[in-house]
Amino acid sequence: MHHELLTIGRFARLTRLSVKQLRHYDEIGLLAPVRVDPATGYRYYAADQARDALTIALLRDLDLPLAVIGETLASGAPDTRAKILRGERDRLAARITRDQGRLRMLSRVAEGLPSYEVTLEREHGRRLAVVRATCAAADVGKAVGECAVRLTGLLGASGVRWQGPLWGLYPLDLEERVSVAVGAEVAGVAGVDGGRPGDERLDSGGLDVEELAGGAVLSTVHSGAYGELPLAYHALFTAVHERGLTARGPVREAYLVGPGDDVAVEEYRTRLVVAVDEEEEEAVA
Amino acid sequence: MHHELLTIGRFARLTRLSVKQLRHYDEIGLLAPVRVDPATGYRYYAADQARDALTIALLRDLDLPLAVIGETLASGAPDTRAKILRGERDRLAARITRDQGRLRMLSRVAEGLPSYEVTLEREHGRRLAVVRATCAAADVGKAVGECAVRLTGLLGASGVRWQGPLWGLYPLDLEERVSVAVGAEVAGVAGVDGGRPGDERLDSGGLDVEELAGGAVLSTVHSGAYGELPLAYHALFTAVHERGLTARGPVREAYLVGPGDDVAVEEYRTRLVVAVDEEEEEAVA
DNA sequence: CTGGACTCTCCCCCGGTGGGAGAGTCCACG
DNA sequence: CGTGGACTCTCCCACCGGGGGAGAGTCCAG
Repeated sequence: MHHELLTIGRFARLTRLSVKQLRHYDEIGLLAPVRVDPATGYRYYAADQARDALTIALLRDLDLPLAVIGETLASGAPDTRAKILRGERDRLAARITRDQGRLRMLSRVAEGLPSYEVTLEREHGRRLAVVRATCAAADVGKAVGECAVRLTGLLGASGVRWQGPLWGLYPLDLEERVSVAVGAEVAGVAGVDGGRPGDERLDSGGLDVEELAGGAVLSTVHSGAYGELPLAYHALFTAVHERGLTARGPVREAYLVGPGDDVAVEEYRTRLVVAVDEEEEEAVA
Repeated sequence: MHHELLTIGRFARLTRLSVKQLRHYDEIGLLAPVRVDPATGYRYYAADQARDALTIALLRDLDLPLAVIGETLASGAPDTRAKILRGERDRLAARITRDQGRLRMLSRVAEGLPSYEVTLEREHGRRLAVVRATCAAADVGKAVGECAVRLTGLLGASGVRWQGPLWGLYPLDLEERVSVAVGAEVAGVAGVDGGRPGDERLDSGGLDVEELAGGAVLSTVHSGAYGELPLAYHALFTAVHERGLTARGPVREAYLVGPGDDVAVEEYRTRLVVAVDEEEEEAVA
């Protein structure tokens, strides 16, 4: 067993890692040399450590964090290892999905902004029958879709008539957890009229009533996939501040043309509406 | 023009940026408040700065570096801005491509490694007619493809016969710039026999001759896309070090089944070969 | 005038690596 | 047995885009 030990430089060349990297891996306990001269601090590696070093290099190429690489190396069981790697694979897949969304938006921004036309209008009050949900910020799309399905199902089952497009309601301040609502405009709901709006619950269960006050709003229409909605919101809120207004939540989205209409995503049309206060120059309450 | 100024906290809420971010953007000169109280250091923002702040937030969501965002904000010309954004779009697209490759490899690693069988063999010497190219490490695939086309074209035009699969030759030490070569085994080339190998140039131009010495080699066969070749190399070099051998460049790839064979990528088969020295335990020169 | 909310600066932290300073070590050759 | 050059050591700083927190100062409504 008198295998000759390698200095850090030779080991680095063998494994295509930099000396800096090897020292770092030693420091964090990922790959310690078999021997460290106590007098000089020189690190000496054994040839069979090249296996782990090459594995580290491979997994780093796949962009795995060093901590995760350490876990996979430490866990001898292949199924534990596979579980960790599957987790990282899913994480990477999620990042790719996010990046693809970003790419679409970036392309759209690069090729001349769609130049949203934001208009100041007077919106009349609406009474909505809504379904609510709370979800993480990343899952809003999914949650809204499910709410829409539940809403139309409940409305259909209870025989309530509604008019116009479906609406989505979103809080002005996005926290970690987002409370979203999907609603449909109803003229009057049995057992609800005259009650305190916002907390009423229809007989069919799961349906609330939300009263949207009328008044001045800024509004714009977005064409295309929902992933590019931030562009429209950017235009909308830019307009809010440029006109010296103040936004009042919740923000409303009217799904003029959407998934229920059986058209291509590019044909979707969504109207964004935000109520605004015309604050005069005087102090605000 | 007596628009009221906003404290950093109010401005942060308006723009959905954190106070920390706003201070950072001030520090790096990306978004300076219109007024900083010289006595207290308090930052005061104007309402119309929300436009830039929202743009910053939007572009940060798209993962643009702050420096790039600063450039786009500073450059008033729309075409300059579009050029910058197109550059970032391309950068993002390239990252997605890289990540997709990583995802494929990671999936493959997670679902049980293909467990490459690495064998120690004796390879006989070969004389190759080669075409060379130098390229960046990221463009190796493209360069090799072009070399292969040029090689077969030149060989066909000069009537030289070759046998067996095409070979790729790669340096053992990957630098920034990689010098690659693609070759085909020729029994004897007119005007070349007996000459000093390695520097001879065939009449047809662009063709060199490379003499591969025979001897002990480690070799394994990779099935699938070239993007997953690193897995095979990992197995190959792991075996080199585990058996106490030393690799001698250049590394050779034999394209047993490849793009020329008109089959699906999954059917590609590539044999990786690296010459090894059996170094005894004695000192090395 | 006071208390609570707000803001200031300054420092440390994350991940993974590169660069460099200054000092110490190793080894082959003379 | 020197010596010189290559190698290695430890420390510190930098990147990027922030987050967390300490300790001190400020603002404003009641």
